[in-house]
Amino acid sequence: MRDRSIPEATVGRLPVYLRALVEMAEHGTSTTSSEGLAEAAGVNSAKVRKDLSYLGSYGTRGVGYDVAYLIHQVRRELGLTQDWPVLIAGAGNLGRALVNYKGFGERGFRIVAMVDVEDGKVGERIGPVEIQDLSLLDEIVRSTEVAIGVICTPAAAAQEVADRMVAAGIRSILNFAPAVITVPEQVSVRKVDLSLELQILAYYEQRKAALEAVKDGLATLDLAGATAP
Amino acid sequence: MRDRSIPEATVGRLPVYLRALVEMAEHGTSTTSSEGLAEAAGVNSAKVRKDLSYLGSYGTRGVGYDVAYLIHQVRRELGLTQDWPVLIAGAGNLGRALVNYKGFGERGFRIVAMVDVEDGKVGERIGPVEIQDLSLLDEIVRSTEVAIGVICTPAAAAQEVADRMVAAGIRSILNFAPAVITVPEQVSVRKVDLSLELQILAYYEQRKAALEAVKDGLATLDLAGATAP
DNA sequence: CAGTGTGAACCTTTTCACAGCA
DNA sequence: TGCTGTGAAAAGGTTCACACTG
Repeated sequence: MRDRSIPEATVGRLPVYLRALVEMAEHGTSTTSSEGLAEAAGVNSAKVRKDLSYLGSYGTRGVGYDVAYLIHQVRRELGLTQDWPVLIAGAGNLGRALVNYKGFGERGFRIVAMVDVEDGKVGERIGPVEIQDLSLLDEIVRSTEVAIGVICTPAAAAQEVADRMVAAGIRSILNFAPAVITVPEQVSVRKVDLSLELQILAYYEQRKAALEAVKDGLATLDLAGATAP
Repeated sequence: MRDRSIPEATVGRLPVYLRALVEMAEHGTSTTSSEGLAEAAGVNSAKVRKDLSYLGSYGTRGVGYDVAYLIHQVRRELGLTQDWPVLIAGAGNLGRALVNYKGFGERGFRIVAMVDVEDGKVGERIGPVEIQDLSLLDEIVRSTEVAIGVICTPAAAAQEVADRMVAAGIRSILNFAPAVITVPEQVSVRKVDLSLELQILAYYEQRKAALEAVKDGLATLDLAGATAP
């Protein structure tokens, strides 16, 4: 435990642990075991122990973990002891939903600005933020010290918006547009693709249906019907 | 290439390839190489070739892949040659945004129903669907043959809604609620957690900031400030 | 001869299993 | 005694590199 860099897979689970821990704290639980946390987070206990061991030795053998202390450590590690100003590009349905999403504010992500290109939208106020013109992005980023940009534009506009964000100095981008965006390597990008998730579900759903057909004797074993020569 | 089951990691990338291929087809490109597809999908070419090899040998050595044919094969493999009726539970901002999201319909996901518990919402019409009472879920699933359920409720309601979905026979769930839901193992669940993604970005953003501070000589090398005894 | 398909090497992640400590 | 922390083994995923073929 002396390498400061935590495996990606672990970083991806820390927010899940954090949520589970916060919930425990709210219910008055002050101590938990790797087993208990595992259950609450939907993983197994070995994973929890290994993941937490990357942060340090914050547990007590024979007892477990102090919930409040662990919350603090996970928060610190994730960089959630500070607020992060966020800018949203694209004021469509999704962009609007995100502005109103309570979960962001609760976790220290403050949406400080929203930009769009449509004249009809610019000037409109959504909750506490006013939609501004995309051309002001650079200036907004500088004056509000935005660290994270969220892209909620149509796919066709995503790359241009990303380029502008990068030019303005943003180094972390969350991309909801169904498009691959290319950025310099020092910029982090994460993508959330709504229909991609449905497509993955469709794959497994189809597979289950096919499997049942076989069990019921309604079909032979050539599952998806592929027929290579 | 004789095992019908495709690695999870590959299944997760097939929709990305599909989108890239469809875009190519729309631009009139009829053939592509693993290199070309890799660039469009934001991965490397070895991965593309290996992934596609799980579907079969659909390329031509020295030439590449026929775009139209490959689209067909990927669609078939993902189960997108049929339509999938989808039900959304929770008519908040996100649920409403999803109903109006064009990307679903384009890919064969038809939102056939929407349910909520709030009296004020039930009866309201959002686009083509009317919000119905949650208690009707069972009946709706049977009559419309919904295969995929999407949870857009607050975290506190997620498990109950998931239970109802499972009881009604749904075997694929996409969960947007920031909560871990537990289901029988034959049910597939995928989750999309909006603030989780931001938290992951915050981690890397913080890391970059810390790294720069060190480079600029503003701090010593103890990156995140952890101080184990 | 360009570009696929694929074994083999490599790296990451998960799981096991148990020594070690409160 | 009970539960953490962690090496070691196993599984899964990625990349390399090249034989093979249209």
